[in-house]
Amino acid sequence: MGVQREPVRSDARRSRAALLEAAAAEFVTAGVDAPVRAIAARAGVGVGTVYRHFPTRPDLVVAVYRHQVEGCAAAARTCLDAGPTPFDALVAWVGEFVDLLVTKHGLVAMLVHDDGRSAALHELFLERLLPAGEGIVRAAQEAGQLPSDVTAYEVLRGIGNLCFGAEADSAYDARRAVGFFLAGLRVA
Amino acid sequence: MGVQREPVRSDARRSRAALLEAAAAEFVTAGVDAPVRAIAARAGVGVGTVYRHFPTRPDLVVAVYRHQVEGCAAAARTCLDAGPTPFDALVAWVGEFVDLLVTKHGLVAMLVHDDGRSAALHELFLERLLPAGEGIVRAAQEAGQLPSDVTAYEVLRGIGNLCFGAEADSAYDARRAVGFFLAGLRVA
Amino acid sequence: MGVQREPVRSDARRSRAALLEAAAAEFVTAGVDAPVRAIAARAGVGVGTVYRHFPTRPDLVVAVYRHQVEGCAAAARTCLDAGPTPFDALVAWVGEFVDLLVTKHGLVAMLVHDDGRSAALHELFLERLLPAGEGIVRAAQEAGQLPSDVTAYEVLRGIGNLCFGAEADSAYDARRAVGFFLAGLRVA
Amino acid sequence: MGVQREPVRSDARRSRAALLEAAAAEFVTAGVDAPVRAIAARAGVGVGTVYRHFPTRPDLVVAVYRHQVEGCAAAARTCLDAGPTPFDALVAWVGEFVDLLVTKHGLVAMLVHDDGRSAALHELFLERLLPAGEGIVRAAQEAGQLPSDVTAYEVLRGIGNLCFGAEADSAYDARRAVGFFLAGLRVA
DNA sequence: GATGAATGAGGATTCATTCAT
DNA sequence: AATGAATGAATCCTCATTCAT
Repeated sequence: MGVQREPVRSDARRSRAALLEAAAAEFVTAGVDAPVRAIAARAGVGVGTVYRHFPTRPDLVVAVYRHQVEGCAAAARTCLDAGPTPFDALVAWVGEFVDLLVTKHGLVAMLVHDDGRSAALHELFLERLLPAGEGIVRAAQEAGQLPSDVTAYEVLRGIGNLCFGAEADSAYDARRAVGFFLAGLRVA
Repeated sequence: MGVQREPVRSDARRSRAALLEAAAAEFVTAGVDAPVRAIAARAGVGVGTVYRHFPTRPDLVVAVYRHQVEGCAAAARTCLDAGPTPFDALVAWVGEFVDLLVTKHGLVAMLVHDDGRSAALHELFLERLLPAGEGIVRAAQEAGQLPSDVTAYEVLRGIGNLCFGAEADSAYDARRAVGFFLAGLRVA
Repeated sequence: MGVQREPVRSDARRSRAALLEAAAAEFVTAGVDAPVRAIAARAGVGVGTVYRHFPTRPDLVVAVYRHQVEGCAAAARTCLDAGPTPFDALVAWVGEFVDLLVTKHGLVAMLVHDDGRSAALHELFLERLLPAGEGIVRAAQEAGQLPSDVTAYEVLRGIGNLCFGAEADSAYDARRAVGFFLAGLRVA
Repeated sequence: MGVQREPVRSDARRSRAALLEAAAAEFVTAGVDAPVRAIAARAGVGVGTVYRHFPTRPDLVVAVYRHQVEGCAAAARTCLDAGPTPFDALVAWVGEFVDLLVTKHGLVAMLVHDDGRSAALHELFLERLLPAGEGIVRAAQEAGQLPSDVTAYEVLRGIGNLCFGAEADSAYDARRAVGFFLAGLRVA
């Protein structure tokens, strides 16, 4: 429950950092279901250490991505302040959101909650990114730039979906697709 | 390679039909990665029979969905003839395409070719649906209703992506999202 | 549920026989909790084969010992017919029972039902040996050679307990101990 | 080897006491094979502390039960003095012995020396309880109440065996069984 | 002395795939 | 052609024990 605490002992801190880095790398290669052994080996620790730090796989996945997710959520404020209009802010922030999703392979799984494994990730999404998106979406709606019945959830979900498998396919440009999607959402 | 032939012996024909039905049912329940054993059991045959008819999993997946895919591809012609404008035809045909994707759990894997397993499915997509989509997209471009630099591939891919995990999430309406996407694509 | 069926295919029959023998041998050496791997290796089969034939460990344990247990249960009739008095029959049959327990290392677990693992063994005991014992005990009670309030269960349980770890300890003679126990039970 | 000394530093004394209490509690719940971690956690100390105080598990088990064992051994003298006859003393003392075994889950392992883990416990038995039993048995033999060839070891071992798993099984009364055993030992 | 992080051996179990029957 | 037994790699997870802090 709540944010993972930074360990106090130096060896534990080192292990944890190595694990996060190794897991992030493995996730890119093999997805969030990468074998625990592979992660441990890459981090140069034993499997037991993985389990000590992250008792369940979702714990690890969440920890790996929390930083980036927090950063993205924080950017929403900046975008709102900077953009000439709320819709511009939305476009700018969605750019960050898309960057997050296409570079961090596996993060998109966060959005679809179909299997039980991604539940924790989904929760992270709901708790952090959704509120950020809601702020911008609401502003755009109040400015009359988005339909009033559109929810932040469906906007972010749609964008997230458009990012699936974007890296692997050079014939598909997720950012361009998201551009169309946003254009279709815009009022007037 | 190429279309699976219908077996000549009656018992083989029966096995094949039972397998297709069983696989379709299992795919709905457990996804396209459903254990071979489960499929064989549901079909009332041995696992060896599964491998005889469908040497690889994609062979089975393709066989299961080929019929519907063919039907969807054929609908393109009808839509083009019926729709007042090519864009209307596109909208109508995309409706069929979306129906196919959201009801046949696992068919979306057809679009992403990331892991080796979906190669055959992806091929099916490239061979059947893409040409169908290209016809409509080209027509819409010639009518000035779609940007000239848009490819049928990216359109179908985007739409396909928007359908991921749609069934499982009542807060997300894939058809609505696809509507925004198409609206964003429309010229004028 | 019920008796394990003999497989029809020759390779399966061979595997099953090899497994039963190997398991029996391993049980002697390492107890009924012997690693599945060790049993498989000794039988010259893969671990998967163990699981195919005996999905759970108790299934294997029961199968290993069922034969001997059946034999012992059957001996009750013979003893009753042979013995001059019911108590003599009891003594004779208990001799067989003790032989079974001290030679088949791990079979004593049959009596205690503390952990879930021995449930199946305990059931085997209740279904086969207990009825056999009850026949003799009842006869002895009717002949006035045993207290009327004694149950076959407590008699067999006591005897079984006395057999714990008998092999390993040369300073302790289970048969002698059982002799004292029976002597203490005898009336007059 | 030999008796564990009481530590001098106050914190060490506190740790040791907490560990003994925690271990006793865990042993009741989970048996003498309770995870070291669980014991340490209950005592509110680190696992390292467990190993410092009790290098091996038997060391801990012995320490936990030494008190009760000493008490039981001491009772032999009292019983001998009190009982009308040596056999009465034996019966009385065995009552204490049985109480010890059935209430202290896992202490029965003291009697069987099959695996290496219980070596220390077995030694405790040989050093403390066996001499106590020998005193009474010898007295009973001299009074002609026990066969002269019976050893205290086999008497205590038999009784100990009869106590296995007594708590868990309401259909089996260890004390009653021990009563039969003693009755069978009695001469005349 | 105390701590608890790290280790890694050990054991269980599943399932895709091959191949004897 | 059909069967399903056999295989064993792959993966998970636990826990006793050591050792750096």
